[in-house]
Order: sequence, then C-alpha cells, then structure tokens
Amino acid sequence: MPTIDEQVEVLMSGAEYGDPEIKETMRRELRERLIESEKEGRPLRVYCGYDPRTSDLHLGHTISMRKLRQFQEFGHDVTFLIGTFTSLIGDPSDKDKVREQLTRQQVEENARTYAEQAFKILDRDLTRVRHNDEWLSTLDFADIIRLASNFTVQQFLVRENFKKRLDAGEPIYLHELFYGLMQGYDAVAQEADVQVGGQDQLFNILIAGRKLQQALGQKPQIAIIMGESLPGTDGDIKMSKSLGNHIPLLAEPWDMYGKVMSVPDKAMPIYYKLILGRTPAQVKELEDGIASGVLHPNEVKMQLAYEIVSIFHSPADADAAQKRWNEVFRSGSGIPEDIAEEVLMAEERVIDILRRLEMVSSGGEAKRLIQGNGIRLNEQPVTDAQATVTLDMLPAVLQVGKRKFVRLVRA
RNA sequence: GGGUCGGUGCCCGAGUGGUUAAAGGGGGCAGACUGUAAAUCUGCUGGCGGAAGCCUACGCUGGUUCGAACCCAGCCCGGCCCA
Repeated sequence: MPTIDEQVEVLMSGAEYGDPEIKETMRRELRERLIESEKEGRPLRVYCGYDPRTSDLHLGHTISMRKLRQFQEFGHDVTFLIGTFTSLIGDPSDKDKVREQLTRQQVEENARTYAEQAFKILDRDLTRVRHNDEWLSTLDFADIIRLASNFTVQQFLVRENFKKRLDAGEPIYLHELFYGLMQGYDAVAQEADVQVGGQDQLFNILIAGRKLQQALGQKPQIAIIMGESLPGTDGDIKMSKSLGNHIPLLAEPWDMYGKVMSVPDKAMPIYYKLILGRTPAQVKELEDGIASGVLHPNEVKMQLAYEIVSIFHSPADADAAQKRWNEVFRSGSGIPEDIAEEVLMAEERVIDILRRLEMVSSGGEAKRLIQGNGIRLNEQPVTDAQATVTLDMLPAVLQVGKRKFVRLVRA
C-alpha cells in the first residue's frame, strides 16, 4: 500500500479549483482525513453523483469514475450516487418542450443500466449504489426552509453560471437554487468525507455541500473537482449528450470505434490522458512521435479507438471493429463482410427500399443523397431517383454514404 | 399590477404586407481529396408525390387583406425597469 503522501498525490492528480489556495486547502484536508482514517481504521466515504435523466453515460463521465476507482483501490468506501430524485422532479427550464416527466419506473430502469455501465470502470463488489430520493423525498417543506436558511442569495449569485446569466439578462429559475441545496444535502445525508465532480459541480460541492455539512455539525467534505473535461467528437466542446458530440458507453463496438476515429487529431492527446490514463510523459512521447513523423496519426488514433473499445466491450470486439474499419476505409472494396441482409420479394424502387429499412429518414433525403452521389448500388452511384432493383439484379449491396450498408438477396 | 422589449426552421439569428420553405452562421448529412467518420475544399439541409403540384412551418386564437412571419385585437410565455 502506498504511503499517505503518495496517496494524496494520486488522489489530487487532475483536480483543479481555479484557485491555487483552495487546492492547497483541499490537499491539506485530504491528507489529514487520510491520516485520521488510517488511525481509526475507518475507510473514507467517497461519492460522485450522476444524473439519470438520460439513459446513457458517455466517455466524459468516466473521468470522475476513474477518480472513484482510485479511492476504491486505496480501500475507501465508494458510492455511485444516482440522482433519481432530481429526475423525478424534472427540470422545467426547457419549458416549451414540456419535458415528459420520467416515471419512477423509467428512472429505476435508467439507474439500473447506469450502474452496469459504471462497472466497466468501478469494482462491482466494492461499489455502493445509492439513489438520492432515499433521503431527499422524505424532507418536508419546513425542512427545506430550514436548510435554505443557511444560505444567502448572494452566495448563490457568485456562482459564475448564475452571474453570467444575470448579466446577460437570461432567466434564472428559483428551483435552480434549490438544486444546489438538494445536492448539498446529499453530502449531509451520506456524511460524506469526499465528493468527486466536474467543474460544473464546483459550487454545489465546495460551497453548498461543505457549508451545509458544517451548519449541521459535520466535518465538511473534501472536494475533488476534476480540472480537465473531455472534449466531444468535435474536439473542442465538452462532451455532452445534449450537444450530440458524445460517445455513449453503450455504443456498439463498431459505432464506438468509428466515433473515436471521428475525433479530430488535435484531441487525441487528451483522450489518451483522460480516458486511457496515460501519464503526462507517455502523452508527450506520443505527441513528439507524431510531430517528428515516427508515429503516424492514423495509427495512433486507431490504437486509441482499439483500446477504448477493448475497455468498454472486449478485445475481441475491438478486433472485429478494427477489421471492419480496414475493410471499409483502407482496402479497395469499401464493403465490409458482416453486413445486414434483406430479402427482396419483388422489384422495388431504391428510394422505397431505403425508406423501408430506415436507412434514410424521408424520400426527400434520399433524393438529395442521390443528387449528391451519396447512394451506391454495387459501388456504382445511383443517379436516377426512380431507379429500381429487380430480382435478377440480386444479390446486390446497397450503400448510403460511407457507412450504411445492406445486402439485398433473393428469397 | 404599470411601462418597455421580445417569442422565427435542430440551435443561434435576419426579415416587418407579395419573387419567403423564409438571409447569415452553427450543427448535421453527402461528395472530392486523404492518413480516418481528422484537416481542407464543394454541395445539400420541411413532408408527400414519377411529375405537375399539394400540405405543414415564423408563441396561441381570431380579424383586416386578392395576399400576412410581417398589419390589428385578445390571450399565453420570457427579459429589463417601476410598484
């Protein structure tokens, strides 16, 4: 087992607070708490919360999960907290979308798959999975007012997120203030020693959580705020489902592989660092290798995709995805072997086949694709919007763009 | 409650009576090229229809008009200022 100081080094790595003094304070408190823990033989209670409003976690979430894993490896008590309560309430900020409120069942279902996904990183046997409606749903209005009385509005308004919107004249809903409060109460209810989160959670963890714990006579939790966030497939903006630049942990191997390959070259180093856990020295070696021409960027990216698929699926799946990638993009034929087959019963228009198989979303889209040479039949661009496939043309491979295929066969 | 500004296509945002399925940007998709679904350049970017054409769309509901995103009335929602 590493020494306390070594542990502190590992556990604080990657944490940033936008203020060196806070970082020092957190480092010091963590060290003290670790010593205390060792003396009392009591593992630290560590947790990170995840919002189950959407059904899938993505690569960006794995950064905090890796951090939890580190605590786990040092023998601490890790809780994977699922924010079921907040999801049941629903967030009315998208008011004109009338977001359908998730039912308890849906939330339960999401929560269940959440933990499954998380176990790709966390140790299943050592992870406590809890839902915050366990304690939040039992508070009554008087409790909430009492909790709220520990804060001033000004304390909330220093939060950058709110300040910016206030200055820009954008709405801030009252319930948003309560979200911070609820999350702070999570820390209280669990008597947390440590909470892990991203930059967007800085306020909730560092201010709301700690303050509330102190007000209620607990020792304030240590905040581990992960400094770097993972850019999405666009390479610039933080990965998020709502921006559509995410890579879901549940993505199929081939899709996951391709999505990683679509990440711009410039983002490769940070992926190696945050997702594969390469050390700064190793990352620098990669960068230097590419710069000097020793390493080929395409090979480096394929390696990245391969390793990521291996982690979240299996090496065998990664092999298959890579093989297919080579077939489609690097060999002459461009048609992979393992594609779906569809039986054609009678002559049918290409447009109708595509629509029937949901390879296009509308007839208009199909026509546009045909105009742009985006649809191929046996590798020949289809140029006539009315083209049909007759039975004596079978078997034939119909292709949309570079990555959607179907093999049409006789009955 | 009063004043005022605003609500436009996936998102942001122009448009203020007719050539407006609605400028521009982002995003997305496709093509070329390549080292990949990187980068770069180009094209496309409501639905149905073989086509002619039809339908839907500028917060909601009515109205004026040959014709409305655009004018009028009421309503709903938001920002700011005042109370």
